[in-house]
Amino acid sequence: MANGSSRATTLTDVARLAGVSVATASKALNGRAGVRTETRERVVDVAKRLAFQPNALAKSLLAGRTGTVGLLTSDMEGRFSLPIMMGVEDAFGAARTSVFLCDARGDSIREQHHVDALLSRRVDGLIVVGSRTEPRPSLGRGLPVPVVYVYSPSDHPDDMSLVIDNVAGASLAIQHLVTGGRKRIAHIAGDPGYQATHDRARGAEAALDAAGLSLACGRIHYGSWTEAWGRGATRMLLADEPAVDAIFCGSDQIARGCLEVLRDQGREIPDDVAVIGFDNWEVLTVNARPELTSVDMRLEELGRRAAQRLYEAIDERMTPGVEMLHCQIVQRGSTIPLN
Amino acid sequence: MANGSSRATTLTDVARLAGVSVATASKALNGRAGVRTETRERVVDVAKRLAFQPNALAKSLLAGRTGTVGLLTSDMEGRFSLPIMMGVEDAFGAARTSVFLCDARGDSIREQHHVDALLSRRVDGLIVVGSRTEPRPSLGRGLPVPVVYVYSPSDHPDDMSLVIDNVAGASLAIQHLVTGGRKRIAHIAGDPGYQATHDRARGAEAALDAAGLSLACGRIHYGSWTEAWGRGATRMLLADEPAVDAIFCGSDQIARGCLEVLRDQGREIPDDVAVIGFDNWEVLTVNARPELTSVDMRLEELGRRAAQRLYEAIDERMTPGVEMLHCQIVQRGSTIPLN
DNA sequence: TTGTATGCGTTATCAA
DNA sequence: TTGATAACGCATACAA
Repeated sequence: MANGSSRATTLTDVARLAGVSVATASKALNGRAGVRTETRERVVDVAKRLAFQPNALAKSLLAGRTGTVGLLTSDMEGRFSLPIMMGVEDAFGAARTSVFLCDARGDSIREQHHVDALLSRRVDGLIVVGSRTEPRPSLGRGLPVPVVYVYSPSDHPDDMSLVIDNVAGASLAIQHLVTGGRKRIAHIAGDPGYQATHDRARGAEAALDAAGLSLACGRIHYGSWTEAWGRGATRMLLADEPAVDAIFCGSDQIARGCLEVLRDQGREIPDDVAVIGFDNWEVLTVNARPELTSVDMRLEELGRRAAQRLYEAIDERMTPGVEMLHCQIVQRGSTIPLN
Repeated sequence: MANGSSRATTLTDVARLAGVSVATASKALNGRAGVRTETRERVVDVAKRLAFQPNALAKSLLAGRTGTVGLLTSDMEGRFSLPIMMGVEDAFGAARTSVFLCDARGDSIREQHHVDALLSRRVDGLIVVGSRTEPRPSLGRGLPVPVVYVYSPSDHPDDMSLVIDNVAGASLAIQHLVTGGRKRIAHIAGDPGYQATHDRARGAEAALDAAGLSLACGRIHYGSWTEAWGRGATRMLLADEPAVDAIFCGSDQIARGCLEVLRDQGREIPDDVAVIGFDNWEVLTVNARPELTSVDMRLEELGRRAAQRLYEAIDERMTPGVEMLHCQIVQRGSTIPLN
């Protein structure tokens, strides 16, 4: 019985060996009433001995449900889709629902292929994960299964979308710094070609405003999502406004670059300058010196929520519109309060 | 026709609307001979109009093949499993085969659940991705489908395993440094609890030996897979052997720490000291200052190869044993040759 | 060229 | 308590 050489056992095999009909065997194994205990035990026993696994295809064909969902992503890094997938598995219960993961690699043709393949496999629902916060083209509303858009909302208001509240997340970051006693707070933003960049900038400004503070340096610095930009911007910042005592960075990569230059220039962190990032990407935050405080987007929770929404929609309870999830601060060494 | 509200169209629907029998409709859509052109066109037309997607469940039930594979991982980061999955999708052709991704989270109970679920879904094969190079327990040879173990080999010689040649990869790294004219080469290794650590150390020593060199500092430094360890080890190294002119690090994280301390102590990279990492994890290598040369494990290729092996095995052509893939150097700014 | 009938593996209904 | 049978959606062998 080497791998692949043996046909999978069917209910018929079990029934025959147990000396009953398939109907009885089915009832016995599914715990349905109306089967003698002794018979049930015999059937169960045989099933176990043959390592019988009921054919989910046949079941699904009959039930009209497969217990599978498609997760459509375009994020090669897996930075977003994997935590989200964990959340999905979690919420559904790994045993009951399996996830098809498909990567469209940013190509809409390939995406359509995947959608077709998933639909023909009769997934119960689709989760579409984007890697940018700008709205993405809807898959349309003619699909035979519900769809939840995650991270990137759909551009159609009748779809269900689940997104991160970047504005509030950035406000949280600023509030965290303000609570720590910081007065001269600067913001190094990411790529201005991203909506997330502007949302975070907006959130930062609003929170500063609310705290009666204004931006150190008078303006926000826009650049890219790289450490190199973090380094360059920090140098500029220190030249323009040497008295800066806190920096909110638009991403953890930027923050890493920022930390490096601050250290190079002899600033103590967090005593002289506090630094906070965004994303809470552990390989970056935990390895930083000192460890980097960051805004966590709670992607797993996002995945769990998506699974919930999908589950409800499968049961015909759609909740169209965009739902926002809030972020949370994960505090580490780069922002110990002054006091 | 909102999401989820409409039943999927079946071949029967198409046949009825086209005014033919299901058999004729089937033949027409599958390009089988024996159907009048005019009829075929009518059927195809109707199918298109109804957005008909043949039910893969029914097809599979009949064919005994599902065109799906299960990818079993235990690597939450996705550092390994995602590139491997890309390779798999690639090799199979995204349209023909879909991948169930399951994360066991290092728990063997959960793993068994996933295996059961996948088998009951009648996947055509299983790919088991580990995150360490030590052999892992075999799923056994009684399974009705072929299994390929990737990155972590199975502990049973009759299984098919696909692994990285860490020994040769480390040798490559050393050769790269030697070719660049380096004479006093040190190695900062990772966590001694990992077999990969010792394999890489062995490969490094062999290559040094072959080049007639010996380890700068006389010994290998073992620690952990962190930047902090990279920093600490580099400090020790520079104290013990200030003349070191190249450092091979057991991982990119270690290398990042190493680079940082070298810069802190005023060493020019790569002029004074060349540094090479292992993993080629882009978020780390490309953002480093200077950008980090690293050993790439070609995980996508590993995935493609796994898909191939699986595909062959599904067609009853098993190739048991452990196959090794070689690594390759990706050169960046941290190792420009001296000359 | 077209249609009818059968089977894939399962569950549910109903008759025995 | 058990078993025969009809679905589920499709492809195919065979009859018309």
